[in-house]
Amino acid sequence: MASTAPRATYRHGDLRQALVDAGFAMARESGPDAVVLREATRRAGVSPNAAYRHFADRTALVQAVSDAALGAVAEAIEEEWERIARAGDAAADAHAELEAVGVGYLRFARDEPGLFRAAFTVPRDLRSALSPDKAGPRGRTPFELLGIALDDLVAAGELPAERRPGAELLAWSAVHGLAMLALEGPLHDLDPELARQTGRRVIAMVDRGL
Amino acid sequence: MASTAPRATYRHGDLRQALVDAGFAMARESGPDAVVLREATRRAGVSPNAAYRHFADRTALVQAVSDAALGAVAEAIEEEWERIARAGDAAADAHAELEAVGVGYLRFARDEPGLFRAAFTVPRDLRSALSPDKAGPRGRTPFELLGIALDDLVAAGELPAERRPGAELLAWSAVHGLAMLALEGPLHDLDPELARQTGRRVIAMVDRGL
DNA sequence: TGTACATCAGTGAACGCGCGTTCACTGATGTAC
DNA sequence: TGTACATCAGTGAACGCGCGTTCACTGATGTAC
Repeated sequence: MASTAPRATYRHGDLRQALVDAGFAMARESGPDAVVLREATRRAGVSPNAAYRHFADRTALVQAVSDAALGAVAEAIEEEWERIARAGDAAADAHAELEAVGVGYLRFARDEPGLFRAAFTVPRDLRSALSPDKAGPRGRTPFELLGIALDDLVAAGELPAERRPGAELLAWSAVHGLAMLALEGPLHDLDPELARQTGRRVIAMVDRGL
Repeated sequence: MASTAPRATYRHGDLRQALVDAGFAMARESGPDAVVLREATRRAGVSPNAAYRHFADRTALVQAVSDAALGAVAEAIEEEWERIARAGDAAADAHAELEAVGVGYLRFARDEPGLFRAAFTVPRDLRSALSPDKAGPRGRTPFELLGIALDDLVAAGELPAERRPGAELLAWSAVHGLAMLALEGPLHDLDPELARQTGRRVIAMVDRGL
């Protein structure tokens, strides 16, 4: 039925993806504001207006780049998650899960500041942040992994069930705040080792304070 | 000795301040990126290049606006601080102080998102963020007030002394993260009442988790 | 199989835009004698 | 007190810049008969 299915490619091959890739590379270097539509078409070897076959305007391209960046965040967190040395102790494992999510998040913010800002600094609603197409290779969204960690804490008796609802936002805020302060805010020249240590302490604070 | 002191004004009166005021107004509406040098000179009734008598370039103007915005944050927090109903119980008072700092910070972020971003989104080092000229009318910096609250918690036996160093960064991160997520991030369409409630919970988490 | 036709991804040229910044200058004010 | 001079805050005109976006188009490909 290839004849009835929408064609995936035409002349260029897959210009849409090429433009997103180019925008992704630009965002990676300098954040979402550095995504320049004309430059993306240049990198794709195409005339400037060709972009308008695939995106209504520049902001639509930036949105697509932001989505891709969010996928990269998911990947970083999943990576950390898979690395957990599970001890068979439900409580310890749940704490390790929460920590892995926080560590992965902060690691990504440090290693890929441009993409981090592309992911979280471009306006989007919560629903879109949670939609499954932003998941990592294992198909789980950062928000979902955080939710699983919190559920496991409750199941292990480490977190009172009545505090569970909305706990994602609390944990997310703490870690996100450190990332932003250290990225473009007043802590941007914080000593790297101190920053890493502060990251651990923020995660510990969340773990204790939830 | 007015003759030897540096003149405060010349033709315009105080063009530097007028430009900062104009930039402040622009940042208030749409954040630091909306600070346009030419527009500032227009609002001051002066030719575009006149700005270069007072600022090396646009980023210097934006820095000055950011400083002013930081002062406005300080003012909002001091306001909340003065409102504390002190019970005479050292422990309760210290907790109330910490809460006041958090509430003031989040209130400012909600009420003045443009200025909030101008204050915290423009790169600056920590030292400059703490310098006394960014203080509120009572002469205290937000960071100082936060430090006092934490000191009082230690004095009241509510916070182990060994956890005191660097605790500012932990508290700051949590509250800042919520502000950023709700401002321009994935939570920007969070229900206002839910946002307020989440603010209270974040502050409570910090209080417990430190 | 061959031919006429419709589709639509990409072209080429041009637009207005407002910006930040530089140049050589002017002319009111303050100061020295 | 009067006059010559130095200062320097603000002027007026112009720059190059690269952007996002629109217009009327072309011509390779897929499809119908």
